[in-house]
Amino acid sequence: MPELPDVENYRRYLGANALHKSIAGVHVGSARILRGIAGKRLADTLSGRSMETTRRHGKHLMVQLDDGGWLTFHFGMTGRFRYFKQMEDDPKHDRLRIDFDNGYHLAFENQRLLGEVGLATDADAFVDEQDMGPDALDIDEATFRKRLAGRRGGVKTALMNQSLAAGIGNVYSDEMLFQAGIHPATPVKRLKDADIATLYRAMRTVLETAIDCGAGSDDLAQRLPRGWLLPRRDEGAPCPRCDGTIEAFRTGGRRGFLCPSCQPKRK
DNA sequence: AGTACCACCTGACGGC
DNA sequence: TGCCGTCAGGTGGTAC
Repeated sequence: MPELPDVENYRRYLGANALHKSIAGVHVGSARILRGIAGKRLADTLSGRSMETTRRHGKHLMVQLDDGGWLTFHFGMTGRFRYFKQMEDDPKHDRLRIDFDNGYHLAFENQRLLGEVGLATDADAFVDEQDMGPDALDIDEATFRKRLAGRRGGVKTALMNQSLAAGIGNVYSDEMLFQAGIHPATPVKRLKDADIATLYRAMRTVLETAIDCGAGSDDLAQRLPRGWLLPRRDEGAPCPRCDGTIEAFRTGGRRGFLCPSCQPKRK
């Protein structure tokens, strides 16, 4: 799940449930997700501390501790948080569990183990190290336009490039291009000024709407407005906006979807 | 600076 | 029921 809208909602979830609470201890369910740190050191660093503020950049979530340090999360292709009290509610793929003095727990779920948890001393420096561009919800249109300029590949690939703008992945790039009526393979250099304006607006609308509709929860598809591709991302599905049929395509090993009549190829 | 392809993992699904 | 190939919303390395 975790593209920008999902991670934003995870950030809010953590913020609403797990801040300002003294940490009693940490349980590492799988050391594989630890990023350059031993489980013992992570536990020592967190024990007795509390989490105070949150910050997100692209698909990365950073949580500042009361000693000023930062705990960093990346979800990979699967994952979310779960705040719970009874250990019987501990999710199956809990890879890192933070236990609070109040008897509650925060689980970092990460089924496929492609996520990462780490420590950082400075959030800005951490963002720089990841080679990320501006957050996709922070970027203004002029900057977006400037960062697209001179790129050689297709527009979907560009949108998913985290160093151009951070936070957009396979699913939401499809959605933005669908709503903008732009074919995913369109070379960036063939986009007209008006196309980029349309795409920029679609990018913002898609991200903001997905957040508002609860991206990261299982019933997102039911809550989205009509006319979204996301619930119809399936080969042969009816296009939510016309009489067309959704087609699948492949680029860079990823499968994407489009409506050939809403998103005609450019000449 | 692009692309394709593989790898990292677990698990769900369809075909047989 | 079970085995097998394929695929999944991310990213990084390699080779071209």
